[in-house]
Amino acid sequence: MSRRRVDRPTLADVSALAGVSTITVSRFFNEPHRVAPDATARIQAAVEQLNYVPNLTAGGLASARSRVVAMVVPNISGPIFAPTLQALADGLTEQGLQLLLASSYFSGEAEERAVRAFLGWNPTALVLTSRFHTPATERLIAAATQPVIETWDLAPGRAPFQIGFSHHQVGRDAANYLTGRGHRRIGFVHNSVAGDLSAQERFAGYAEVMQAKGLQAWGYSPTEPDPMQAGSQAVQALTALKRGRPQALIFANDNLACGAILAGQRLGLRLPQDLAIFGFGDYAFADKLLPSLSTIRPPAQAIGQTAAQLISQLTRRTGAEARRPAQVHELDCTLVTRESA
Amino acid sequence: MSRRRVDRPTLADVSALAGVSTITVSRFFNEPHRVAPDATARIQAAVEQLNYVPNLTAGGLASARSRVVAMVVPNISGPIFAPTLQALADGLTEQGLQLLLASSYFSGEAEERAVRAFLGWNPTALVLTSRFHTPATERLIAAATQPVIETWDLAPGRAPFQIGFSHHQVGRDAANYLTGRGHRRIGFVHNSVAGDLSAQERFAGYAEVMQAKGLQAWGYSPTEPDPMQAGSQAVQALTALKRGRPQALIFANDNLACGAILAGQRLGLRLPQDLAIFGFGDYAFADKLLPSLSTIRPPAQAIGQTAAQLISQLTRRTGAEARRPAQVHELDCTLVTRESA
DNA sequence: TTGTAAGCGTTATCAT
DNA sequence: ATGATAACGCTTACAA
Repeated sequence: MSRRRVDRPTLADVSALAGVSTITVSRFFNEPHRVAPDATARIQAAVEQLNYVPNLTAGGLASARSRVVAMVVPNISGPIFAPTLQALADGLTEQGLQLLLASSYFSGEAEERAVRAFLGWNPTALVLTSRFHTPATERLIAAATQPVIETWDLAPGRAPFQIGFSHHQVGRDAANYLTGRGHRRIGFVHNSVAGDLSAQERFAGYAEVMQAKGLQAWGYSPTEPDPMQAGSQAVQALTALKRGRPQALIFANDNLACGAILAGQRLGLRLPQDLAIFGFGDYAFADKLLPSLSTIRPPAQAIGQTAAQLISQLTRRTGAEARRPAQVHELDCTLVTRESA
Repeated sequence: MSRRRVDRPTLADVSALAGVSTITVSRFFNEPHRVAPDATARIQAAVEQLNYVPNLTAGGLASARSRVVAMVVPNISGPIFAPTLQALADGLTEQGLQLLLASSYFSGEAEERAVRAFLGWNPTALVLTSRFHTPATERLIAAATQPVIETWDLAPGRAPFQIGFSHHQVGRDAANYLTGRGHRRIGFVHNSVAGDLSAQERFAGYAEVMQAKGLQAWGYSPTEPDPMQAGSQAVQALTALKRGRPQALIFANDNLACGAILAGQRLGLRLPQDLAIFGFGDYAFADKLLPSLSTIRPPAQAIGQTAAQLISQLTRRTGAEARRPAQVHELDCTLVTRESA
């Protein structure tokens, strides 16, 4: 006597109709090659007739692993992580995996809540977007039996898998590019949002190159909270300088750089002759500004793709093919030269 | 003797440590008010000591409903659906629900696969982003026991819940705005991507207003496949007209309008004096263009919020409070007036 | 307020 | 290649 099952057909219904046992139907879905052709045909017919959909909850419980990958991103709708998400989701779909998603808004507590909930699903893998976690989160992922993948920021020393790029190198590339164009007085405009640790790494890379070339490295920190306003503020303040007026500015991100370009238009500056402007991120508007924005594009999509591939390797580690996948995947950024620098 | 459970603690472990039965621990999580204070305290201690995370797979199987909401969007990374996703995810998080996500790329088959897989999770609700489905998908959602919510496009006749806005009204608003600014020769530039049915509804709304005012409605269909190129093409072709040169153009979306503005710059047109440009979508770059783009902003975020609220109502339909929620939620768009029109 | 017993629908194990 | 059986970890139903 059934208790509360909804009217959806079960494996038992299919097996009865097909004249086989339930386990054979289960194999039909999970190891089709192990089912005889005639049984396959009968099962297929039964599945279609009943419009059967396997109960993944039950399967997940019985097999102790679910067909989902859980990911925590700081935000879904920003220009940064969306391509990663998209690529990951698409790569997972090909493998018959689903994506479980939560956003943390850069809050360690929110991330912890999400990770805790996600672990309850026994995910195939857990993908995070940072290497900075609360102590409780660290404990959770250390105790997790499923692979944990940290993305974007690289931290080679850590236990989880790493997929990302070097922010330090981004800073170096920007500085090398601008010095290569003949600029000497090059400044760095920080994000007004404190705690953007990756931006500080970019600054360090920039500073290293400047120093190596005997040039002075310096940073300007806007006070305006809004990024566009902050970029605008930086341009106004720095072009008003009597001495040491910069020839080029590297901005912590494209939002700041965009504010700078709009301010430049308003001030009647000729960009890049009067001031070269360089960003980071290659947001969607970068090629639509006037002048269009030179910037560095992080491998957002590649990160998602690589994560999907890694998960694929990790899941089908069968027999001889169980080559241990790389622990750290460093991907390259792209320097995009446009009009502003 | 355990079979293959991983080493994660179970309800039984917690209950043993707390000196209560498993069902009491279950109630501690699901109906805390029904557990006595001293038992609560002991359970809480045990949970923390063991770092217990409830197995949602098992819970989902036992209760025949999981704590996830599944959503299918055409794409995750575009400027359109991301805010909806974000708002939905945030609203669900507050309710202790997780978001399961797939993208369909506007393909009915992909949507069908996603819906099929999702139903296997017994989701609390299923959120779709269109009202056009394959016949098989229609059958699946008709047979589904969980609420199905269709978003963005409104289709009042249909069975599922509807949350969206009227594209027809968007077309009307755009036309009314431009005629109100004194324009008479107003054209509509179509999307070069065929099958954008909602854009055709916007056109119909525009045409209706034009007709009512005794003005001529007409559409231009670019051949360039890339939206930005298509917008550019439209401006070039239409400003070259000897007679009937338009005073204003309504574009099927902001990408087209953006291409138009960039073309206008290149052609040396004074915008909006020589040509007023109006878009749809209010993409992130709309206020960064020169001139900034006047457009209509769809209630993307509100759609996600409303969906989360609706799901909340649907889940806690307990006793007297079981007010039947509205079947159709029509939300308002915002007309954003900037420089281009 | 708490507990006992019986499943939920699937898959792992072992056997044939 | 196929099947019988026993879990998987939790919640519903019912009882106390």
